[in-house]
Amino acid sequence: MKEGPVIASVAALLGDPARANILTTLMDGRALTVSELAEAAGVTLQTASGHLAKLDAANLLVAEKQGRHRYFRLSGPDVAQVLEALMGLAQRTGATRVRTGPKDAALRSARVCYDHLAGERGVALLRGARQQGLIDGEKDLALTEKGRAFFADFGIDLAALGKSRRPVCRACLDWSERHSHLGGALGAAILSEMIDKKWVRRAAGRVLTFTCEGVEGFEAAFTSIQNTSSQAA
Amino acid sequence: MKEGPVIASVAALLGDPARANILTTLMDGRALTVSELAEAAGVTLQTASGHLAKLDAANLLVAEKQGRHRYFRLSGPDVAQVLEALMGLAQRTGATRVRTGPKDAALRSARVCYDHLAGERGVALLRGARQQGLIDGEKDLALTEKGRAFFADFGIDLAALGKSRRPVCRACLDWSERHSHLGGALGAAILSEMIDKKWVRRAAGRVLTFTCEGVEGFEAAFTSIQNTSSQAA
DNA sequence: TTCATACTTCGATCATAGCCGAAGCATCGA
DNA sequence: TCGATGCTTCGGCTATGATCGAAGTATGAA
Repeated sequence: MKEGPVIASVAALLGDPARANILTTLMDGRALTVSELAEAAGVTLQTASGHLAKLDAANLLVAEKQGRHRYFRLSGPDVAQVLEALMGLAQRTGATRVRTGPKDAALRSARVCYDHLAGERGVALLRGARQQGLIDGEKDLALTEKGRAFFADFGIDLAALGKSRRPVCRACLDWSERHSHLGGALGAAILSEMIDKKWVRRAAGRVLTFTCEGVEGFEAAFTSIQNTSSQAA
Repeated sequence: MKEGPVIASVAALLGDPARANILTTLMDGRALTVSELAEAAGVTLQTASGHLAKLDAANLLVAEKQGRHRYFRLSGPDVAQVLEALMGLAQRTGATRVRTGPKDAALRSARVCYDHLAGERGVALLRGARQQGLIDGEKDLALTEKGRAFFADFGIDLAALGKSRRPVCRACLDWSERHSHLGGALGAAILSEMIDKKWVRRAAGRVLTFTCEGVEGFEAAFTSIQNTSSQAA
């Protein structure tokens, strides 16, 4: 932190792969524990702890102690905004790898974003849920009455979701698509339920593969625009 | 450049003090030689050469050879935008030095952001243009019919702007103010016209100084709320 | 109290990359 | 052709900092 321009110290913090992983993991606004972030970044607990201390000291993150856990989240939307701008720049300047292998295509189609569905399918889910009036709001999402009924039918214990500290609905910006998908406790519960229903399987890494009936069920439930009731009954 | 998120490689480039110095020096949109940038960054020629090669390889800069000189400039306005966003974040999180010198005050008042007006004046311009109904929209800005007439009167060739690939209007977040100012092709054309009109002079670095008539003209044109026509005729 | 979990701190290792001196190209002017 | 200027490349030095094992601290559970 010599006399150089102020941006260098901040940018250097974002420039380490482990820290960048941590920050992008937190981009949906949730608060995660040190261990969860260590796993997400692919480093050991003590390494992550060091990184988090630095990010905290720089006020990019805020910590919240709860029992023996320490939850970290981004200190504000401006942090996420800078990260997003950097992603855009990285894409425009071609820092993204050229060869778009089959794995990348699979990743774009459907993947896990921490614990909920992301990628094309994730974006489609939220768009469909909005069109059917299950979820309301642009940035701050909320379940409608109709949505409560629908997801209860779908097999989700809404009462349990309400009890956790975690927000039920959360808009999470998708890096491959340019729209939001559904995060939060509900997003996690939906993915979990979809796995139980054998609609989708976790493949290597973050990739998710839909089964045949999974595609059918998913499209009937979420991406059908015409009839907005009478599903999943 | 391991498998980490794409932002890390870009951010790491911005994270070195010498490179950050180079980039912020180029933020006014000019093209400078290797030696000039080496001096600005406070490193030797060969060190600067290495940094510039990296920035060039990452497409953050573009090089232009002219005789035995090599001129570098930012590869686009989006680079400047990211740098501004980083400055804002650095300031908000307290990475900025405490002492706010007189030069900083001048910078806050009016400066060049890549090729358009930024600082208090820049924010005032966009705010005024919005209030007068010259420009519409919150995030995605657009010229209104009234705006077209106004800026044509002001001396700007709107047809020429439309021809370039660059967006005509662009909201660009200001790091010193907390509001947007006007970027894009129109923003650049306005600044250029204001310099032609001798409303404003480029001082050292990115600082812009308004002349007396410049202040008058500017306030009459943009920051007057009451009468929304009959300017710049 | 005792153990387990979650996290932090310490210490040592190691790789990366910034830095500059020296030498090598390339272009310009004479 | 020759030297001067602008820039690049090479090689070696050095500092920084990322990493993890091991040990230490705090909280919760039994």
